[in-house]
Formats: sequence, C-alpha cells, structure tokens
Amino acid sequence: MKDKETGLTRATSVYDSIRRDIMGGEIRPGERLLFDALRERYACGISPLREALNRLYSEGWVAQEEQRGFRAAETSEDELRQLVETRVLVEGAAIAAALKRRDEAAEEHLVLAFHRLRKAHRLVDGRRSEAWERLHKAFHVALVAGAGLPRATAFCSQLFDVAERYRILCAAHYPERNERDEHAQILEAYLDGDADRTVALLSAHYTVTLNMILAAGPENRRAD
Amino acid sequence: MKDKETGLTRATSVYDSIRRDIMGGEIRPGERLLFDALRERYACGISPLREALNRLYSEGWVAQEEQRGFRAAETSEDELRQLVETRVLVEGAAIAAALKRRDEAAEEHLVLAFHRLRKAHRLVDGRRSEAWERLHKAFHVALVAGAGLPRATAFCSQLFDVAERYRILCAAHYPERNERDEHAQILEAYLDGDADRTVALLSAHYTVTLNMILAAGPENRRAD
DNA sequence: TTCCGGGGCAATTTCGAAAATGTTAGGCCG
DNA sequence: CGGCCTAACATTTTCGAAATTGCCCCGGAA
Repeated sequence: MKDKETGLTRATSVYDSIRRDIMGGEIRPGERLLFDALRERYACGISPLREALNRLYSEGWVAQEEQRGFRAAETSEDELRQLVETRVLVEGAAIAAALKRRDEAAEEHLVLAFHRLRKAHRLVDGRRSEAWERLHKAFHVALVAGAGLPRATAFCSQLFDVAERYRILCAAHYPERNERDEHAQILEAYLDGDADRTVALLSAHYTVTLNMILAAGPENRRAD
Repeated sequence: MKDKETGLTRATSVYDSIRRDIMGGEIRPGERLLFDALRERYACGISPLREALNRLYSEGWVAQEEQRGFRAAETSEDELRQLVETRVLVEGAAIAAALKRRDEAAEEHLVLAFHRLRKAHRLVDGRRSEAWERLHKAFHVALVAGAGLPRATAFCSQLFDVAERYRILCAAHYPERNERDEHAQILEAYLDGDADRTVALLSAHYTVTLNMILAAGPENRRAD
C-alpha cells in the first residue's frame, strides 16, 4: 500500500499480495477470482489487477479461461506426487553438478543458510513464522545454487513455492517432526561431497512431507 | 487480429506477436519497448499491451524496471553458455528418468516426432521455416516428455525457446550442418535405452550449435 | 567551474467508463 | 413436457484520459 516508499508499482505489490494469499490458502484452490471482489480486497483499479493476474498466470499460480476470467490454480494428489519427483530429479542433478564444481563460496552460503535456519523456529505462538519459511527456502535454494546455473536455481525456487503451498494448505494437521535433524544430515552429506547420499536424504525429506500432506486428507487439497 | 475467430483475447494475441518478434530478432536484445510505438505496431490499446508484457516479464523475455518501462531481455555469451549447461543437466536427468520408466507411448511419440522432422526442411526458399522449427522443438520436447513430469517438460520447452532465440539471432551466419544425422543418432541411442549415450550426443548437439553461434561473432548477441 | 534544486517534458502507471462476451432465465414453439 | 431462441444481466476485456513518476536541462549559489 505504500508504493511510494518501496518504489514498487501497484501491480507488483498486488501481485505479491495475491501470490501470498494463494500460497497461504486464503484463496482456495480453484476459487474464482472476480474483479469486483479483488478490486475491493486489494484496493486498486482493474489495470494493476489484470497485470498481476497475468504474471501469476505465466507462473502457474492461476488458470485463465479466455473471456471467462481467472481462477486460483487447482491442486491434486497427482500434481503433488509429480512435484516431488520433479524436485528430486532436478535438484538432484543440480546438487551433483554443484559438488563437482567445488564452489567454496556456494558452500559457505549453504552453511550460513543452515546456521540461520537452525536458530529460527517453525512456529511462533502456534502460528507459522514467515521468517522461518524464508530461511527454510533459502537453505533449499542454496543447495542447488552451487551449480552456478541461475535458471535452474530459479526453477527450483518456483517448485519450492508450489510445494510450500501444499504444505501450508495442510499446516493445521501437521504432527511433530524433527526437520532440524533432517536438514543437518542433508548438509552433512553435502559437505562430505557425497551427492548420492545428499539426494537420497533430500528425497526422503520430501517424501516425509508428501506423506504428511496425503495423510492430512484430500479435503485440504481439493477445490471448492 | 482476428480474435473473433480464435476466441483469443487481444492481450494473448499481442503476447504471441511480441514473443515471436523477440525470438525472431525483429525486436533486438535490450531494445526499449515504448508503449506508443507498441500501440502503433500491434494496433491495440495500452491495457492488452501491459498484460502481454507482464506475462513476458514473468517468462524472462523482457526485463522491467519499475516506473521506467520494459526492455527486451539482454543476451550474453555467459547466459548462452549457462543455458546449454542447464539444458544438458535437466534434459539429461529427464531422459534418464524417461528411459527407466519404459513408457511405450512416449517412445512412440518420439519416433513420430523424428519422422515428421526428418521430412521437413530447415530452410524454404532460403528463409527459416516455421514448420521445421515447430517440429524441431517437438522432437526435443518429446525426448524429455517421457519422464512424465509436465513441469520439467515445460521448463525444457522454455529453455528451448530461449536457445532458439540465440540461434535465430545468428541465423544469417549459419554454415551447413547435418542436423538430420545428429537427431537420428540421438533417437537411436534413446531407443537403445542408453541414457548416457543419448545425453552425450545431445550435449554434443548443443555444443555444436553453441560454437556456431559464438563463431558468428558477438555483435549479434549484444544489445544496441 | 561544479553542485544542488526546481520546472517542464516524456513516459509509465492507474483509473473509470464503454465495448464485447458469456451466462442465465423466461417465454415460445414443436 | 422438452428444447430452442431471445433478452436481460453479470463479467471480462479494452479504450482513452488523468495522475504519477522519472528525466533532463537550466539557473543560481558556493
């Protein structure tokens, strides 16, 4: 709302808001996005809204039926499974490439990212912590950034966000879990230069999450 | 321009046009995209233009500096090299995954794609053939589609288009080349189920193109 | 001369209304 | 009673103008 100070465009800040609301589950999967309602909700005219929605469309957060408007992207068990597979495939390749390059700077970034994540807490006052989520993402992105391939890194970053949406949609049903150890083990394998073990641990890490989400029941992943 | 018949939105057809013009080199890398000029060129108002540019921005075809408009994405030797590396990495992983799945349908799609490509010609009357380019892309996409991971396939498809832009920007300087054989060998290795050989051949295929583009001189990859 | 500030111009960004399109409901005909 | 046409409504899409912002140049002071 204070575009003056950030130097951002209205369209960009609305883009951020809608994206956050879709990821955060305030806009449900498949929900229709009416312009009148959006105009009220985000306090702006039609133009920035359409620009934001067009960006979100290109990034897969909303679907568009020409002449019939936009909807929040659907979710499905199939997509979630493919998502995990895709992440293991691409991130695995990137990690292997990164370890081959022995990029010291990237390794140090990863260590730092883990250190910061370790100090943060997933929940604060029983609510999800945006700070933790940011650091969690930074750690996972740092794992693949060492390959030195910005496009691949950006792709993994996108995939992370899609997965994060599924996770948040089921957040209420989350049981206890020792993520800290899982991350620590992944880091250790990476620092050992053992690509196979790193990817195996990463894959297990994702699979645990996958099963948690599936166990939370399908009602949280379906459209209205 | 005949959106009536296609059922498409003006924004979408303008998006297609600008995308084609950037890929085809009619809009040069780094070129500033002024709304008045675009409005004239694509015969429409500002709104569909902005929507199209916002989509292109999300997909990396144009850069945006907030409050200062849009430019066609820059090109650089570095980016091109990373692009090739990224493609080998991701497509290599996808091909390995595809061969492990032994998806008959996907294999048949690939065979068909090659068959159609084989019959087409790269140049028609000395000009690039859009038909050939479409089939060429279809072949390369079919190589990775067998993994059954739509997001990864879409990513490879995007990377293909970025590479295609570099190729077209240097099209005039292209020497003779036996692409047909290269594709045939890649297909053969794939049908043999030999992932390593397939990827090696694919990598060589890309590297030949890379060197051609680099040999064509930097002046074709720089902004104005 | 150089640096800072203000004014005018150019371009982007946003708004509200008009045009185009899709949707629904009700009436008419078979 | 069912299916189709039409008319009214809801919604998206597009337009042109207004508002905002950045940019450049000029004038004045140190």
